Amino acid sequence: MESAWKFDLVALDPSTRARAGLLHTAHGTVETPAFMPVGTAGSVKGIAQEELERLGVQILLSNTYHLYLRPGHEVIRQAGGLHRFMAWRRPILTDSGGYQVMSLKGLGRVTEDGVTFRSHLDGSSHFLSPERAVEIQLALGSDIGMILDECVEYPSSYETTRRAMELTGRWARRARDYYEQVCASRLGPRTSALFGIVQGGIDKALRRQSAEQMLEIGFDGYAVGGLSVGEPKGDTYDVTEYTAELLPADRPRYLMGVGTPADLVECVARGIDLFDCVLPTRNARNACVFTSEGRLVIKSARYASDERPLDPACACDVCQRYSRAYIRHLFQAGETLAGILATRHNLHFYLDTMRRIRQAVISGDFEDLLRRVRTGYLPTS
RNA sequence: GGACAGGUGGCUGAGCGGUCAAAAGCAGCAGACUGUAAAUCUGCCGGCCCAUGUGGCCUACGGAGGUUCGAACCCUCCCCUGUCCA
Repeated sequence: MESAWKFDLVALDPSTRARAGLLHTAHGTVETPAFMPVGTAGSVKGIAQEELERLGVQILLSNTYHLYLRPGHEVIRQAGGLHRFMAWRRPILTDSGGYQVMSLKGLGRVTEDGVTFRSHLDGSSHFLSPERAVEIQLALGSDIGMILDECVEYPSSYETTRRAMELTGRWARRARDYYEQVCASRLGPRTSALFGIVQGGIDKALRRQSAEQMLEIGFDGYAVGGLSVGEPKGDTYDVTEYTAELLPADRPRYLMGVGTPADLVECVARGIDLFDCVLPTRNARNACVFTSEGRLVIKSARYASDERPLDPACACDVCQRYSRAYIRHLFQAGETLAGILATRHNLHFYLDTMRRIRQAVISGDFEDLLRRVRTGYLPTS
């Protein structure tokens, strides 16, 4: 089937599994490895679209569940799709709502058919199935859709993990079949992609089984889900490496929900191409900023008279202009601007870290970068 | 000058005989946050001590006395604040 979708590898690191690539979509090309800021409800909290463009964000993540509930995917379809609705011209990946099955547990019930849940907004009842999740994501017009999966919390029993992994496999088949059917009924080339999600917790045998199922069904790209939900860091890296190795080299690999700046470097080294995480944006609003010297809880009294920028080694416009003392004051005073400035800085830090990682892979310096990160140095401008 | 009402920890403000070092909120301090029900949440928040505890000691509910086994809570006087009347 003809498609705007294409993934090209441009460089492979000789000593690790790191790779650099180009992800072509109907809304433009994404240089990988890439970090996707999280814009759950059609907005990256604390920062506007034009600002994201200026920071060099090439792809955003948004959320099926949240947009379905509000404003409703039909509203967005009628507005011409999510890109036009939110005035974002670059690629968008939408999560399916699988994560909400876990994070909003207690509001939902998982059955073979799908998820019956009550809205966290008004308590109304809804049903999300693998087919429905695809349908909604097509209505949103996302460039990359995710299959509906069941993401289990950590720790979970082997049985729970296995059952969720197997259910995810059956849902993956249904999502894929439905997606194919809808795309075939449409005129013109396919403008979107659909990714499968490997589950299985930290059990390698389950991960292998899940990966094999996904490969057999066949997707445009593959995600590793259900990590960074509380398991030990060593397991996160270990399972990421193990799972990434099972996935085809010519397809993008997306590690869902990860992670810290160090996680990005460590997981690129294990073969990951795409990341998303709420840390830079959520932590920013909670007065935690990422810097080349580590995390700072900037509202702390120790910065009350600190005239240095958040990160003296950072080139972002916040660091060119504002002091730690001022930003700490903004947090103390409850000023809206506090979170806005911290968000801008954190996203710059993440984007810049990613650019440096990619550059290092291309220039052959990635192993050196990895070594420096492991000894406490984080790349900045 | 008179009549009421009231003075509680940095602030607001509960408590009105023991279970009160004193609710709650705010402020302050420290921290957490990994496909966002999050600009949210958690802990600490008089002092000192052994720092193990349903721990010990000290200081504290405007001031001074008193009643009582026991007072932030009851009584007396004083000081101060607010409202109203002259």
